[in-house]
Amino acid sequence: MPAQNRPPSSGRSLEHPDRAEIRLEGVLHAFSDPMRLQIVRDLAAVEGELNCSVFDLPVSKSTTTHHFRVLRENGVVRQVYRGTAKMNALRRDDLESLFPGLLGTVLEAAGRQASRLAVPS
Amino acid sequence: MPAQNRPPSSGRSLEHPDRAEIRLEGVLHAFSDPMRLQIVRDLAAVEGELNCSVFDLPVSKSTTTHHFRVLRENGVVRQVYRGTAKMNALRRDDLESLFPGLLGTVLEAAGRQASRLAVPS
DNA sequence: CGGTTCGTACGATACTCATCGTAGTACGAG
DNA sequence: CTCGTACTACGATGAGTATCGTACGAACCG
Repeated sequence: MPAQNRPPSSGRSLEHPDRAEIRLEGVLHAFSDPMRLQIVRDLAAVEGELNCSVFDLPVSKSTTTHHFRVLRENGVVRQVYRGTAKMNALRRDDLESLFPGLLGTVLEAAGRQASRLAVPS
Repeated sequence: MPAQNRPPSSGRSLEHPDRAEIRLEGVLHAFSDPMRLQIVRDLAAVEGELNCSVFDLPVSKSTTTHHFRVLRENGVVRQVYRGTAKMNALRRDDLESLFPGLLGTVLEAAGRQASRLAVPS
């Protein structure tokens, strides 16, 4: 039985805020941690969803779980179990509809700052 | 001696980060508190600078001072003493140069959310 | 079944932060 | 010089959070 024909989530379910429950302050707070901003940038760099474990963060597994939960509870990412893996995807549509352009400008700002700091010059 | 002929700041000086020292995470963190977001919105609504005391925040004066300091230390506002008053102005140029469009999208997002929450419909 | 991998839950710790009240300083007006 | 206004500094407090290690659970592979 091919994996892609099974139900996407095999049991465990995660709490996600509705679109209407997402708060700007919460989203900004989620973005304001370097670790989480990095996660969001990585997630934005690909189109689909990413396994939790592809992120190479300089913190322990527990801490990584914590940061993903903050992102989820503030409506930034959607998480779903797929076998033993937990897939993560940005909630692009919800964010764009609530706060047009915000994700884009933040990502661009993060990119600019990364370039700026990378070149001591 | 007319007040407007004296130097703008009469002695006390405040610490401000250079443009190059402003960090995106810090700016986002400064924005992520409802009280501070309100201050930024009020400040953006006028062109010039605003006295601290025109803000009618539902917190004590000590707390207000604290929030203004966070905004200043993260490079969001420029503060200067003018007599007994402390004037506040957004650092529009610095923010725009570092993170183009960010201030605008955040302000628009805040406006949208305010309208959305005001109408329970 | 047993083992492996991936992620969670829980408890602990140390740090940050939003808030307050009180006391103090700087400035301008009288 | 004295008073009032505007804001700060300091200390306290309660809540949140970033971090960890260890122990557990759920799914897959033999």
